[in-house]
Amino acid sequence: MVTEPVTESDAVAFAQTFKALSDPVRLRLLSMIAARAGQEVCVCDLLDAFTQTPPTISHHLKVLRDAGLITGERRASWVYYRVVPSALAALSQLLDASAMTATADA
Amino acid sequence: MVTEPVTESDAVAFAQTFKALSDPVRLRLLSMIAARAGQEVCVCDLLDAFTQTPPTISHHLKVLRDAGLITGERRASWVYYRVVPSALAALSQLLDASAMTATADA
DNA sequence: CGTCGAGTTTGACACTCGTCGAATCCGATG
DNA sequence: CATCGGATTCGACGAGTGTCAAACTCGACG
Repeated sequence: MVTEPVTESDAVAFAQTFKALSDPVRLRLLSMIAARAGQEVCVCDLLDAFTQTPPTISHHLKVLRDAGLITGERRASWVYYRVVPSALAALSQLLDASAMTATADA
Repeated sequence: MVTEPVTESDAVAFAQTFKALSDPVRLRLLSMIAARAGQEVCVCDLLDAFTQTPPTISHHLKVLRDAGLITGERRASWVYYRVVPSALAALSQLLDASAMTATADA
């Protein structure tokens, strides 16, 4: 069992990704996109679930995109989004490893 | 396989916790505390690893405490911190479930 | 009981972030 | 090519955040 204290540069990278998840709107957006497994989701479908205006939703989608958590593709008049499973898995593993290490005896 | 779109109130709660992880200093603090499995860590041990001043580190520890990610206990002149594994595990499971759901076929 | 050291709280400041309205871009369709 | 609708970008404003210096709290120790 390795007791890894996370390097400073890794911390910066992970923190940026977690920051993308630190907003309720973004968390719900990601969840809604993830919930449609193979299907793709267009922005117009997402808008209905929020009170925020289109520019705000678009801003949040951009934050998620810049964080590498989702990808967007334009087809015809609509933009479709998908999640990047590996990105979520990486975060999950970091938290799980920390939880395990902390639980283990000295 | 349940395709869960996460309720709005859950999103608020999770977002608050992720916000606590959205700073490199806090991420390293948590990691350093988690790395000392059974042992407890006093603030004086943590301070050496950072350029930030004691008030700043103390502030970050409070954020992690308020988020329920760590607990602190004062003994004699020193305060010792421990992580709360279940809190980390909950976040890990959320991300893992989303990654799995997104990977699964429609 | 006075002092010292570990840690936290307070107050202030620069900076970032979420939000919206207005303007813009980009395909499609007439 | 003019127009329309979906989506994004721009500009601005109020709220929140990270940081530090200074002041404070709490045990311990002489």
